[in-house]
Amino acid sequence: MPRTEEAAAWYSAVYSAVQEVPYGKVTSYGHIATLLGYPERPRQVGMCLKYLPRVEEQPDARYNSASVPWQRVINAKGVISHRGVNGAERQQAALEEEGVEVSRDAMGERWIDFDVYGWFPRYLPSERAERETEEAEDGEE
DNA sequence: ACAATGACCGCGG
DNA sequence: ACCGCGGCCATTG
Repeated sequence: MPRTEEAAAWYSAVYSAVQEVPYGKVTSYGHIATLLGYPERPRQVGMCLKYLPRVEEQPDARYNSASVPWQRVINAKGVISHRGVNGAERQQAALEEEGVEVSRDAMGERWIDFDVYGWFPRYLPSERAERETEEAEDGEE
């Protein structure tokens, strides 16, 4: 459990943001951090997920491995980060369960082919404005 | 109390 | 294209 109020608030913010990643879609730690207004904290996003309680241990917790789709968060390179024993392997299984295709590269890394802004339909206000402008321009041509 | 350690990332060289 | 480095901060040793 987080020690300070601030930390607790951060954990909740991260968990609730991750809950918005749609089924079958994938996003990155950095994108979650950016959405929350702290683009320099992707690492802390990973930390929150690391400490996400498992549903077996805390079935009634607001945030646990069943209510928060932790498996939909990967790193900015598009690769499932390794951790612990079989961590990446379990994440791959969870993703494949929902139809996400996971490949292996020459180094054995588990990567997912995703389009940086195609996977998660939520943007920072500034990004949203840019996209809408671009789309409007495309429409005029 | 202090130092090391991460489910990370973008920028330079 | 491939490191290395600094920023980040709760947790752990």
